Amino acid sequence: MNVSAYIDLCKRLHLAWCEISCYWLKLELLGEGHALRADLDMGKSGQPRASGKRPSSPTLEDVARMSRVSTATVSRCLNNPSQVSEATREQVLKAVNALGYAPNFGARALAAKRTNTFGAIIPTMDNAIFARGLQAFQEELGRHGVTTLVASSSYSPELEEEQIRALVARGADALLLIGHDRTEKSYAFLEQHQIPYVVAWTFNKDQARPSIGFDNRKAMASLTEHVLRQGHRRIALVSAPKSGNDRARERCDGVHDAMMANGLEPADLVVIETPYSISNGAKAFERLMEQTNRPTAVLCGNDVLAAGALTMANKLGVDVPGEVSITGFDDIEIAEIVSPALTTVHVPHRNMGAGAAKLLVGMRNGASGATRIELQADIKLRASLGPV
Amino acid sequence: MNVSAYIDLCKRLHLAWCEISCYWLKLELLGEGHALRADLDMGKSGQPRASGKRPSSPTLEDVARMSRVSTATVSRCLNNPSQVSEATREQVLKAVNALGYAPNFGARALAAKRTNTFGAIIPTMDNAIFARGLQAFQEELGRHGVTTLVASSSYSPELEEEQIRALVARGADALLLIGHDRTEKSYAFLEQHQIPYVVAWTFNKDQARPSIGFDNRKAMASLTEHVLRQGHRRIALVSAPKSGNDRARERCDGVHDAMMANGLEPADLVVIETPYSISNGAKAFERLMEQTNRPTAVLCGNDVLAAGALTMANKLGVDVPGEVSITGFDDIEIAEIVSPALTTVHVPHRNMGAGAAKLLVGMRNGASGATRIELQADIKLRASLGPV
DNA sequence: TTGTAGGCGTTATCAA
DNA sequence: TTGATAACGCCTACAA
Repeated sequence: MNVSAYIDLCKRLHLAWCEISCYWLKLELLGEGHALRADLDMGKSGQPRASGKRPSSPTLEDVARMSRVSTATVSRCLNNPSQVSEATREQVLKAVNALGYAPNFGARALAAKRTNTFGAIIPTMDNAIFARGLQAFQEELGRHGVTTLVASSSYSPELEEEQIRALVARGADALLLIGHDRTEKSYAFLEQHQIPYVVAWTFNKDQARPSIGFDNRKAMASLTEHVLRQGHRRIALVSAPKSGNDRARERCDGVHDAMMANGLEPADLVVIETPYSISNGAKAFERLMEQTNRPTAVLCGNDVLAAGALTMANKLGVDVPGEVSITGFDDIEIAEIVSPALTTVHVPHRNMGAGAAKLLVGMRNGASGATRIELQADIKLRASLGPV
Repeated sequence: MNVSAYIDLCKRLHLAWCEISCYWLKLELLGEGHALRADLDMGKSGQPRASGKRPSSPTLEDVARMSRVSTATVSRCLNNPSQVSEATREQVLKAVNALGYAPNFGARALAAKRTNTFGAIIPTMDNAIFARGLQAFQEELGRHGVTTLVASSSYSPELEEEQIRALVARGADALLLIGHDRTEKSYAFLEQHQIPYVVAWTFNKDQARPSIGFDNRKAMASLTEHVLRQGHRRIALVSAPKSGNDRARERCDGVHDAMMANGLEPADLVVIETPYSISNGAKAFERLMEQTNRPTAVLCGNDVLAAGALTMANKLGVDVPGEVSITGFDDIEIAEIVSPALTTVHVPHRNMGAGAAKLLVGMRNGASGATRIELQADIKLRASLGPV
């Protein structure tokens, strides 16, 4: 007889299913045969569950009753096994297994005020920009027995604010956030609830918050230097929308920096803002090619846009890098498989993710939150960039 | 004076911070000036919080006290606003805002036995295979006020079993699962806890479970037909590991089907099993090219493997499709941006995701779980497949 | 329309 | 080493 059969039987008898099944399973475990005894132990929860909507999961109490110990002992078995005698522990674990018991997370969080769950809010899951970093983040947290909850904000500060509330309400002990741009309310909320957080994917010496990342502006300036060194003078930038995205702004500033340093007029830079996606990158490139004074180099805010641009170039028969050079940013896998391969900025995805995890774990354990870590991003020169 | 200053003050006074700040903010709200009054309403929870580790978040009770109503009324305000008078509601919402109150999810779940959270366990987040489908799933659920929790199992049934337990413990009301392959215990657990679930990304008429997907075997057979029709006879398959992955097995069977239908010997099919990744695809292709009797067509279990194969072909100077044809499966974005573009199977990602969401919502609301939906997957012929 | 009170499943603090 | 028992924050009959 299997568990679902128990449940059925119990329903028919109008009994709490766990009452019966516990008892019955106990008989089996003890090798006392399979007869359903009449003298069921009808304790205080022996009555049919009040709401009785669906047979609810077994609880600590069920396990306790089945193993003839108190709920406290069962709880200890699961959380501090060392405090329980060998024999009892064995009993209890047997019951746990037999019942398929899984602790109720909500109740646990309520009582323990700690969930061992951290949250991560990334702007998008659509493309792979954050995938590798997030993966590293999760892995590192896993090593510390911490679960990761992920949400995405679609690059909207308002939506992110909601997500923050949602994750905190769900008991997130700490949060990973991307970039510094968010609503005042978001920061106030975090402060008020005393939730440790770290800002990743960017390092900005002017921001005092705990953070780990690289200097987007410097990196983009450095890439632009390479481009200018190839003789390009008419350059364009396809950027993500800059509102609510400090990384995008900084990258744009980086281009300006390099232009000024080389005696070019930043105002001459053609900038197209469009959300990160392959098709948007393609469209933007197409528009640029329709101009009378075509740029000879198109810098893209990330690899996804660049891949789109490259595809469009192929479609239009524009030779890359012969006629136009194209660069990306991020160095995700796609950068190497398009042809020609993308010149791009290699971002330390995994280090940022893992580093952020370590920072947060430290903060949760009481470390001061003043840490700011700058990582390096370096240029990957590949075939998509050539001389003018 | 801001919130954190309140907190500081309260700490110094050894008071529950919320007590003070509630009162103070209330004064502000009422326009009664900023003086801290001495006659603070020190009700039953007026004493400093026992543990006092960190100033905990405001609770329903705090809001209730601040707006001078009962907790029940506040709760109703948030959940069934219609049952509360306009005036009271306004009062309460003001307090909620002032306090930055966010309901404690655990407590809510505990009391309401319903979380409005569904879980999704996908094999991997590493590549984009499931991204679009998942996105649609989330969007559809969002429309029903349901939050999505995502976990990934790394294609391991054992890990998936853990994830299932974790999500259920976290209060997932229903689950989205990929494929039919999982441990007996997983199914038993779902049954025991009466968690509605739907199996997606595959449709198999022999499986009675609620499911939505397409026939992987038929789709792959159809693709193979196209390949054979181009005159290919020496073909190879680069597949994901088949253990624990029914989709991979079915795709392989599909190739066999088409071969038999065309008088070829399935045993002659060279199969390389390797986890989905670009680099693995590249390695597999390299191995195939080292054979004495090179295949003229390399079918790949998905687009990621195919993209890797294609990259390696370019690197090796193997002309595609001149010397070797390559095909993928899934039709994710990458398929169109590689060159030559991939011939592949277009999978109804978004329909599967949205459909699964609708099914689950229905099941949670009491619909019978017997539904099985078959969607169509169709072949996208692109440049990577040519005549032999 | 509002308030009172019991209970949800755990953990943690005391005693025993 | 164990067992009572009081929180934990919220929802929801049931009463008023």
